[in-house]
Amino acid sequence: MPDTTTIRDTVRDTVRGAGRSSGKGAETRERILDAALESFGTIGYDGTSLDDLAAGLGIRKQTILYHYVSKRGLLGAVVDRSAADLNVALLEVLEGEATDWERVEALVRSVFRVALEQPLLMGLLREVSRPGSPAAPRLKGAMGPLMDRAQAWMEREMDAGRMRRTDAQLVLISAYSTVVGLATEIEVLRAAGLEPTMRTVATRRRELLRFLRASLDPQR
Amino acid sequence: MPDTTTIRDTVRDTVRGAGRSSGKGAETRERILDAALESFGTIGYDGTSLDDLAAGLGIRKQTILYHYVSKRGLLGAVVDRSAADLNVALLEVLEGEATDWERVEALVRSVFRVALEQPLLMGLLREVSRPGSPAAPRLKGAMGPLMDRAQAWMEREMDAGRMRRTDAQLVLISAYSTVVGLATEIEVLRAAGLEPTMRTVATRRRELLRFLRASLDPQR
DNA sequence: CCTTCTTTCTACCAGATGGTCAGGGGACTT
DNA sequence: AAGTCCCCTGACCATCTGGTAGAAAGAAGG
Repeated sequence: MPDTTTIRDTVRDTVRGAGRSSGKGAETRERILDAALESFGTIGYDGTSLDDLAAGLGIRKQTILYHYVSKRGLLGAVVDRSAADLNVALLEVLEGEATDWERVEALVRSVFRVALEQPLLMGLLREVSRPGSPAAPRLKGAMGPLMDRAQAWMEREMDAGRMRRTDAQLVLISAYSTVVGLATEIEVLRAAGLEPTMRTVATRRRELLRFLRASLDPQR
Repeated sequence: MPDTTTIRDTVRDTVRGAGRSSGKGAETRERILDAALESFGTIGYDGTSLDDLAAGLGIRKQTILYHYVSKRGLLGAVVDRSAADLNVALLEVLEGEATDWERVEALVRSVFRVALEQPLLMGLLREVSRPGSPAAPRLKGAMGPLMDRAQAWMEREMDAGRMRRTDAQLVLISAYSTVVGLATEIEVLRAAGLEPTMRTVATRRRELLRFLRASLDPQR
């Protein structure tokens, strides 16, 4: 599985009927993806059985296997779609007009917005960013290019003196794990019987921004 | 499974031969626990098969089931031992002479020390703090009293005006998820080909302390 | 030598899981 | 009406799973 493989291409490997997006099956495929995201993100990949997944959809397991060739293929498709969602949100910012620190702040806000709107996505990230996860390489393939791009941009900013010189990759990983940690936090909150509020998320975001500012802002 | 059940008691329920700690089996039990902690903490509970676990130890699966009655019993024993490790580290501080903010700082340092020495333990926490995990109630039973104690202490400090008045439980959960997030971060670092250094961990610790200070310190 | 207890193993099982295969029905084309 | 393609399903299967039953091996003690 070469690193140069694009997202679309890998999707085509595991999704029967990619290329045509119309037809009756398209809706089914989406419904399967939704349910799979929910299941993978909560009870995990290993904990998800295709039979249960299908039953929840009023469908037979074979239908799932028809659209996504195997269970791993399904996971791959879920990861790809989720990564694509993130990519859209991030590219919007990256192609915006914000510069320097403003852009960093916009990126963080963008990611947190996605995390709030799709908490399941964070659960999936957590599940999948585990070493030995069947989708770890897949995630790397889907998110890697974006990470590389962000890192390259940061290093350019550093060269231009608009950012403090630090290890860009380290900062990125730190930010990434903070966001993923949100999933844990939200779930722990729920387990403790508290409904997560905007406040807890905002607190985390403020913390992350402070950390980034301390790491990157050239003045202090 | 009543909340008042002590850790020792629940261990006795699931471990054959508790009470005698000598004998040939004691070493085997420990080896099994070590391997199980590693496996649960990395590939997860569902992803762990007793056969593989046993094979890795040069042992038959039935030997595991002899010592720990069931797979869940094994998980319970792992969680209990890990929680006990954490408890020891924390009680040391709680019974120390540090007061007020110093005590908070000492607690954080203590937890991070454990996290560094036993990164697998963090992986287990992450795995187990997932909703629907078979060990979620077990974890709650093992860690809950400590959390309650910490919360009660914080509220006493608040009443005495030595701590700023905030939602103690929320602060605790935030701190907890930060520590657990360390596991994610360390693993992502490894996945990126970087060996986690003291520096990354120290950065996180500093962040957490700053957050706690901002939340709790009465002056500012 | 016999008994008892602990520890480990061989043999086996019922259930669940991911996956294969062949077929059926509907819609659209020719 | 016949062929074709897409979508879905029932029947089936190999494998793996956690778990049970029973026995062998060794140590300890009488």
